[in-house]
Amino acid sequence: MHRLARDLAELVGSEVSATSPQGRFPAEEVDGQRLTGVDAYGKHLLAGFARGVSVHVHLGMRGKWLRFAPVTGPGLRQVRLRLAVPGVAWDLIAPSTCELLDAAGRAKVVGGLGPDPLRADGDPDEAYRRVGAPRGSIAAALLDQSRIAGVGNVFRAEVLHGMRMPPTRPAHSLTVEEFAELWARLQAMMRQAVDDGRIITVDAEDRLVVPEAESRRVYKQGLCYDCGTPIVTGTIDGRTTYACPQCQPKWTS
DNA sequence: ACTGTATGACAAG
DNA sequence: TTGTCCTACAGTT
Repeated sequence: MHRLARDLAELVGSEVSATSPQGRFPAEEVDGQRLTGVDAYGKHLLAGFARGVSVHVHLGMRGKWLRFAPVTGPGLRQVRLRLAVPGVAWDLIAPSTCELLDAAGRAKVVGGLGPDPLRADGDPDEAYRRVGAPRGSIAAALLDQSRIAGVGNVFRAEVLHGMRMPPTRPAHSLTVEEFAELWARLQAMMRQAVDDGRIITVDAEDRLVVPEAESRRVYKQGLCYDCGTPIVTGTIDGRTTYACPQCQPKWTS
């Protein structure tokens, strides 16, 4: 989402045409207004317009933005929102959320999120307090957006593997030092992903040509990238976890 | 043509 | 914990 915010920033400062070919978004409310900024907070995108209204987008698991330059035609029927300037169009497809928000609504979205490792204002001490709350596993805590914002199932699996920490490790058992390393690893991993435009955690000569199926060390892998041990999958709070039993041995207090 | 699954989040039970 | 959103794709029939 931070990568998208960066790319969508090419529209900032312009009077943007907004349409909803699909008809499920009141595009006329912002059509023709100047886009003042595009910001990412965790997995949320907020596009601010001149009159103080923001478009709030969450992609969920299926949403995507498609960029057309030059513009080859009107948006397809399933396009929820098209933001366009002469020569460039961005089409939003299948988002889980696309809504108009006033300043209060915007504050509510941002206020409901924990610190974001990719933001300058993301406070690791606050994240440690929230993630280390005395209940549940570190795996569950990492996906809780109100504790730390932006981490999804891929980053969770990959960062815990990098930490040599099993998903079942109690969140409250992490030391300050361990959390500091976790935060630093997340920052590095997520910044790299913003750079790459995708999540690649394996070593690669040419990051452009890494096949999707081989781009991670444990997530959706059969064997551990580091040691070759068969990856073990499980479920925590309804989400699949991936871990290497060799690299991430069971934690014993 | 059909089935199963998914980088997410929420409400209902 | 399950169902839902109701898209996309890989794998199977």
